[in-house]
Amino acid sequence: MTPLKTNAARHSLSEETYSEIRQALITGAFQPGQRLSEPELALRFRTSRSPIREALVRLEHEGFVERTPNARIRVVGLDIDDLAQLYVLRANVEGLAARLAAPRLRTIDLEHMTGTVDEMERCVKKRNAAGAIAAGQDFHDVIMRECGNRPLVQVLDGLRARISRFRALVASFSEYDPERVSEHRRILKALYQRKPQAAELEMIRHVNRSADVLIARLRRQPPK
Amino acid sequence: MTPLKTNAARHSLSEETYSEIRQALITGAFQPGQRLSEPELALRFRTSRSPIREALVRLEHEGFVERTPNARIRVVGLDIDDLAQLYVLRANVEGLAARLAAPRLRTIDLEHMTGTVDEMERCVKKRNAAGAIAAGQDFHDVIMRECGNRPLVQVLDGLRARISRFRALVASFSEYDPERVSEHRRILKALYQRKPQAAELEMIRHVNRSADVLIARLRRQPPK
DNA sequence: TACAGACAATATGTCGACAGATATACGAAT
DNA sequence: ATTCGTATATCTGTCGACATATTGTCTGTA
Repeated sequence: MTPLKTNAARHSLSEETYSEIRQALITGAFQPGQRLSEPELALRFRTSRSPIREALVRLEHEGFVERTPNARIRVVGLDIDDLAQLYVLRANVEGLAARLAAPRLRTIDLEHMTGTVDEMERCVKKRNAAGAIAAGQDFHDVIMRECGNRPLVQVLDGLRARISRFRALVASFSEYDPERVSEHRRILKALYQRKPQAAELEMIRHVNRSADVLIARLRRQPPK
Repeated sequence: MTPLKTNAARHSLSEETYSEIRQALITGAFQPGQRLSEPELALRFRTSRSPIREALVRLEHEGFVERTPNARIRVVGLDIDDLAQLYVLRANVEGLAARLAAPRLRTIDLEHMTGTVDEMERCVKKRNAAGAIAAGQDFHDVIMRECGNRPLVQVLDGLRARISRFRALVASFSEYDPERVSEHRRILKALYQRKPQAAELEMIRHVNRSADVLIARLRRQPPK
């Protein structure tokens, strides 16, 4: 047997395999609809079934995998209607996050966000989709983190992760659209002016636009 | 050993113990801050640690229990600031639920909801707090179920459950306040008129009022 | 060739066991 | 009596084992 990792490791095997499987689900390494088996996963991640099992319980709860009528595990399929529902909820919740963050964001946060928007603009000009996406996530991360509402963070984080799975389906991405950049600027402007209502409104609009673009894109190029 | 329950049971031991522990947490049978140990729970629920473990993983994710720095399990404490955060998020999300449900509710749903409000009014007159609370939950259940957004249902259900734990702290309850009844009537009116915006607004107001009342009550009679 | 049924392979749910780590209890020394 | 150090008890994380259920395959027959 392997030298038995000590359980004092800050992150247990459970945690690690959870993160890794989650990442594989988000990036699409595990395909939608794919069957997963515990022994197989245990083999792949060099553990026994116990940590795998706990990871799967969490992932099921988060909506990444589901159990078939006969208890088998399957990667949740990517249905466009589900995506629409996720976005409806996200728009509302992230709008709230922006409203809550407006009076709380420090100057350093706002400056950092300005940087992300500038970076995004540069990436768009250079047709660097990956960079634009990363900058956009950074922008949204700041608002989420600084909204000061822990339950909200947990919910929003889960929603964004689930939506990311759909993004992974389309290779070249809509973030090319310069319109996304101006939307970020409008949100940022409202935050600078400490106008919670305006920030919320602009955020809702922005998320809804992103939803429209991604959904339209997926309808043109249906999942598989 | 016991006759080993077949795993064809529609609900596994994991599911059952999960539900039971969750209920115990909501009702306060397991006190806030209390330490829980897996062997102890296994004994109490007549299982091995495996089902207990899976139940705890889920409950941790839902914010009912937490792990101390040294991996021990503890029932999450009831902090009023946390309650306020939960309510802020709930108001927004349940407002959205009302907006989404407005065009979808069938006549039978609306009639049922009218019944719950009438029942609530009767209970208030008779000082029957438990009945009033049950009727109120029924009312909110309908809106949640019929909003047609699955991720929202999951989120809202979790938020309501977590908030219920705080309610369990105060014996005689604010649902006595006839104002709660009129708020429900206003929401219902907006739904009857198929006015999503109005339904959302009234719902948000209602949830915020409920929050104010419960929080004020808890501040007067601080948790333990 | 198509189909039905038996058999083998494999999956999940649950259990007990063990190692390492932490908390607790207890006794000794001041 | 109090405090410190050690021994004990208990907990968590992980593993392999087993019973039951399901799936897939292979063979025999129409």
